[in-house]
Amino acid sequence: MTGHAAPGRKRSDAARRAILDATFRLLEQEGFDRLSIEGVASLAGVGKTTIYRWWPGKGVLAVEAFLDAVAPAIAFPSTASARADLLSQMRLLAEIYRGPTGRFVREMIGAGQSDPDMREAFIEGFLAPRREAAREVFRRGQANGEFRPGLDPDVAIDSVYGAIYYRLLVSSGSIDDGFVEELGKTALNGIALH
Amino acid sequence: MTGHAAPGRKRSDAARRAILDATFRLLEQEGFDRLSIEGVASLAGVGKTTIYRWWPGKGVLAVEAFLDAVAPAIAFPSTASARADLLSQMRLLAEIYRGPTGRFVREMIGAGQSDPDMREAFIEGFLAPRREAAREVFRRGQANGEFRPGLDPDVAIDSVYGAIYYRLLVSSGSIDDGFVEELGKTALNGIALH
Amino acid sequence: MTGHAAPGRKRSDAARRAILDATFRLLEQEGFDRLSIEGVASLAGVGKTTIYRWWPGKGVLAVEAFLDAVAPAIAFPSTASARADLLSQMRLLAEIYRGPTGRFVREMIGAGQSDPDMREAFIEGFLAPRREAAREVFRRGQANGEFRPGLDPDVAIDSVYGAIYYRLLVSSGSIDDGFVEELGKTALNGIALH
Amino acid sequence: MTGHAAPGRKRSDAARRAILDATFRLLEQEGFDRLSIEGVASLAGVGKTTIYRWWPGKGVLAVEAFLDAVAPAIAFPSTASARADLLSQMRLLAEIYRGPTGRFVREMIGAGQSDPDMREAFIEGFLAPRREAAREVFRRGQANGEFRPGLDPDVAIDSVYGAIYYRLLVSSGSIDDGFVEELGKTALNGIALH
DNA sequence: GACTAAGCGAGACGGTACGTCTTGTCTTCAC
DNA sequence: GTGAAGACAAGACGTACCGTCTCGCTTAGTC
Repeated sequence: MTGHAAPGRKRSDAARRAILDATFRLLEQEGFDRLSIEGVASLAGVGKTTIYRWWPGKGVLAVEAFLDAVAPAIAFPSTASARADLLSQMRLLAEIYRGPTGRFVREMIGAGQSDPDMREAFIEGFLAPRREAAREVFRRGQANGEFRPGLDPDVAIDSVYGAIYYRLLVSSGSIDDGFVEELGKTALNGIALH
Repeated sequence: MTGHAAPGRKRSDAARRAILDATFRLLEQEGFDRLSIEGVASLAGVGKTTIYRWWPGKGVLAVEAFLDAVAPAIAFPSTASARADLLSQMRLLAEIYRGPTGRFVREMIGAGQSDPDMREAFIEGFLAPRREAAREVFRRGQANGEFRPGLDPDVAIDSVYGAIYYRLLVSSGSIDDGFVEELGKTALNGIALH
Repeated sequence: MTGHAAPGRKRSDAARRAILDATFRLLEQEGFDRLSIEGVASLAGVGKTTIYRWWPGKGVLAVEAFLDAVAPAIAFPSTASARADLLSQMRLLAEIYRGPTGRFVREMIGAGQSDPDMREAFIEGFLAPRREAAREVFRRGQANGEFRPGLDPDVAIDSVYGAIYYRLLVSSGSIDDGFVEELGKTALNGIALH
Repeated sequence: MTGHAAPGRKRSDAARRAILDATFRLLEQEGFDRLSIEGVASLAGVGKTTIYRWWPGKGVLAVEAFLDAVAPAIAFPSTASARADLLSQMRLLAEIYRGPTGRFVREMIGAGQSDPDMREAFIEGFLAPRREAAREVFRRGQANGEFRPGLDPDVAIDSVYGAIYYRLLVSSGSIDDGFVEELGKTALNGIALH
């Protein structure tokens, strides 16, 4: 036990809320690149110090605002067939990434390349849980004999989801239903003929 | 035809060289994020105007400096077996991305998410040629019966290379030899038992 | 009498002491300009509120800390001759102002120009008593026939001490013994030949 | 000869004017203490950098704006009698210091106590020329036998003008005509009966 | 040989945002 | 009710770059 209660004024939840809301609004309207701490403070009616007190920079702040506003949703269904579950996860992800969330994810992975804290926060808060759900499906598929037993789950997941993120970030190809079906066939059945 | 030669002083190749060299030096030492036109101009002993005259911004400038300094190398071998060629391409890419080039590629794909010109320049100048080489191998594999005939080459390539870029950009997993071998098996043979 | 004893906790003398001591330490080390309530609170181990509860601002606080630490000393001697007493007051003041106290006085008169409370506090606490002592000597000199009877004491004092403060605040000339002797001659005997 | 003309864009006189004018306006309306570089930049429609490029800080800037706006005026008359000239200088100074200029001078001497550059600039630009004029009168007075020959001019001037500045800065006494006349008598004829 | 472009270095300019500092107020808990 | 702790809104600090705009100076054709 630490024993003593912390002295001093409590953190203001109103300020926290105002900051996250303002951040998300600006993220939506201007994009991450044009987001500024100054802008957030001004829109939230908050001192800059208050932001710097609780967040290390605009990267992590943006991630938290995004998670706060968007993440709650998005849960994966689970049925008897691992193969079907995997495909339905892929379809859901593709659908989401075609919408506004896709832009946020692009921007956050992008900006994360030069902001380790942000990268960490985004992986931890957004990608890791989804990856864990996928890994779960994959393990189930191996257990019930649907998937090859010898494969490394992480590599298999990279192969399936990597393709989606690659399209999102790099390739100009769209992430439409056709692509997802095709990817399902390719990844599940393999490229080599025999 | 315009017919007439343009009047006025010719573009200085010395300035061009100095700018590209300075840009690459700063890119190496400071990273893309901390790169600034001001810094390049100062290090190159060049006016800022000269940079803005020929490049639209630091994004495209960095891409050109990178291509100028690094890209010339990196060519893929070609043998009788498409499968072997694909694996050797993957191994080569993995090796390169483990080294300093990996950081440049990460930074450029990252920054490209909020700079369309840069994204375009990087894809055009760096990724597209490599993708074309991979597509070539894939088509050969389909032609000589090594690879499944029905597959969309682009999707197949996304599945293989997407996994590598996913590791580079997002996952904390390293892109070591074991990963590449495993990825080869997974992607070529498929995930589903059949 | 209000009858009732004041309720609540008594003012902490320890806090008062810690605040005045910390203020004076910072005044010595950093100068008035760089003094901050924040710094005082931190060095004294005291909440800012406690300072604001008892002092209107850093100006008055600094004056009180200065008076608390320095003022007790400095008393003027008194002999039979008003002329001698006046000169000895001038010499004493000059000596003090050549030392560290000179800097405090400079800073306080300076800062007082944009802080009326501080100005008031410094005059009341430091300058007025000394001026009164001088006025006393002057009156004695008029009474015993050493000084001209018609003169306004305040103007006479301004003429003598004003010169010293002028040197302190404005002129780059030093306030050395030679200056004081010369000033004595000039002020006492006058500038005009007859 | 340096030979080469300075390269680069010339300093903008429009910006210089706008800055000085804005500074003086704010100085008048808000006082030196509440003057801020930010405020000047905003009112002048100028980047902060432009101010920092040419002035070391708000102190020196304020002095220059003051000199630019106010100083041109104020010249001393010169007649046959040094005594009369001295008195007329004193009266003129007193009159000016009773007006708005008095506040500027108070603030500048005050702030100069913690800003050496500003102090230097104000003495150099404002006080020194006036002191030189006074010294000139005094020397003339000594030369033509009006004033005591043995006196140090600087000390004599300190004694006369010091009293005025002392009233301005410290004493609450007003600098009215009565005071000036009285000061004239006291300083010129001396305090001691003799 | 003069004229007319355009390129070039230098660097001033109006801005935006940075991350820090301090102000004076408010809130909480301990005494 | 006092006091230590510390959060809060506000706003200025001085710095770094942005992208644009003069400058005066080289080049190169074109007349």
